[in-house]
Amino acid sequence: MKKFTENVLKIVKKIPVGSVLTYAEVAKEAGNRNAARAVGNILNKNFNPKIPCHRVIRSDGKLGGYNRGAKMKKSLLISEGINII
DNA sequence: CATTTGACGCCAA
DNA sequence: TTTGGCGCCAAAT
Repeated sequence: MKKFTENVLKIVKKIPVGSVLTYAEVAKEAGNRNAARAVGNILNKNFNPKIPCHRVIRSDGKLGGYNRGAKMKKSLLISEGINII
């Protein structure tokens, strides 16, 4: 019952369409400022169809990864009108 | 239980 | 500015 993990999933699930959050932001909101890495790990191993994990990107402006493929993630972001740096 | 892995982030050179 | 290295955390093996 890791609060952090639960929070991460909940936060990502609450991301509105057309919006994106960075792993660092999610981690910070979840309660751990330096757990950006853990956030990615959680999403990767605990993929849920209800969670738009493709809306979580890196702080560098890069997309990061995606369990369904980086291309898929990129396509999804573009489809939602998110401009990629 | 200890070690390794992994969708990251920041600092120093 | 770009690259390399280190730190950080949670889950899997």
